[in-house]
Amino acid sequence: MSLRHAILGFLSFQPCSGYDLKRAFDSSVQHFWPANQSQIYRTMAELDEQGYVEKEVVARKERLDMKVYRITDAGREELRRWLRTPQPPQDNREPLLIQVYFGGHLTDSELLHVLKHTRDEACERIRVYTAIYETVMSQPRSIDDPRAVFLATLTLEYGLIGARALLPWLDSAIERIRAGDYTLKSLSQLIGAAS
Amino acid sequence: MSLRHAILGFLSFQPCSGYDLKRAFDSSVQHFWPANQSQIYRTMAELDEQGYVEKEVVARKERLDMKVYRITDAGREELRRWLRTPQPPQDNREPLLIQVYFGGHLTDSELLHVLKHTRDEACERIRVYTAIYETVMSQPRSIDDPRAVFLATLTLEYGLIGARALLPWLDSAIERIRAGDYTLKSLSQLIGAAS
DNA sequence: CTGTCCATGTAAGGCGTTACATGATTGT
DNA sequence: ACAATCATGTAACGCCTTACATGGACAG
Repeated sequence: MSLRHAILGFLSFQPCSGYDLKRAFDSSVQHFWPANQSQIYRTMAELDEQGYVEKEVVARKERLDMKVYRITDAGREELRRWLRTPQPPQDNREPLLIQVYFGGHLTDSELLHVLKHTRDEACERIRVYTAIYETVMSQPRSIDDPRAVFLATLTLEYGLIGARALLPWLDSAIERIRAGDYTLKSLSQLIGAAS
Repeated sequence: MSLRHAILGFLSFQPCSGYDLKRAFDSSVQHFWPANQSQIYRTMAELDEQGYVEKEVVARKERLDMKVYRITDAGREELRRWLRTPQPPQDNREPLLIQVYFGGHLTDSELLHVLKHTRDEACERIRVYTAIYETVMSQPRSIDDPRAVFLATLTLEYGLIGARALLPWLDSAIERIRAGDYTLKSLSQLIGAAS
């Protein structure tokens, strides 16, 4: 149930409409918690019912009404409670690993095709994250709380490191399949290759 | 829709009952594709309707009937088709990163508590994966196809490398929060720390 | 006699996705 | 004239989880 709390998080910065929130998600946490518009509107209605947010309808002449949501004291408390509670590790499903696990049914070239495709995607992600990282670092940032900026940047670092960790694994797998070398690596070799 | 194909994958090794499949999942791919029993029974019924598997009811005197599913030629074809198709990258949601991103609301010690908890879990996962890896390596394995064994082991390597990649990130985050050092790392520092 | 293993399922709910629907304003 | 931006939602479906229900055999 992190979506509720991500929404409360954004509202803790400033009151937002559903539309504003959607943009906030897309421009910041979408890499580790994508949210779509229907979901946001539904969840905000729930948060409203539960008293974690307040709705204010802003009538705008000649336009549709806009609903601005504001976090309540109860909402702030709930947010803080959740933020400091370690979350149970959630299993991330990896279709690629299913493909590798049952890859005995594929030829070398079919397998290599899948692995190379994954490698290209990892490189692309690294490129994107690197570009964002450079943009963040080149900004002045005199107004903002440096601790909050640091924490936001940590999530970017996570994405970068995660994508980079994939490469040695992919490269070693590709190499070994190409060479037809199906011997298992010793643990020390594995760790050496990973670091 | 990888569950369907994981099931077809197991059935490509040998015919199974729903119960057998559940155990197969739990003892092999559960790290990257957990499946629960209800889901398995429902999906097998679908695969049966679609002609990818065949059902054989085995009557057992004095016991409940057992339904053994066998993959069909159409099922094998569908499995191979899917296995060689690169899957769209699916976004893995990370509650921890939501907690870090909005961690400005927490005190240092609250944040550190969450991060240390995550670190403990990562260490535990490394221990578990390492133990499995050692077991696999110490087994004789004369009968099995070495290529298939190699591929299955690759998925273990993935888990190990992934969990290990977390540690430097966590350690550096913990260190910096402790030191109150909110300066952003340069890209070269980041990459140096990750490798 | 209690629990675990074998073996089957149903029911309900939660979270997420995709598609559809409306409607004014602003930019190309 | 057409698309994009601003702004709201509904409907339906898909996948996964949790809990419930049944029932014999066998071990401690």
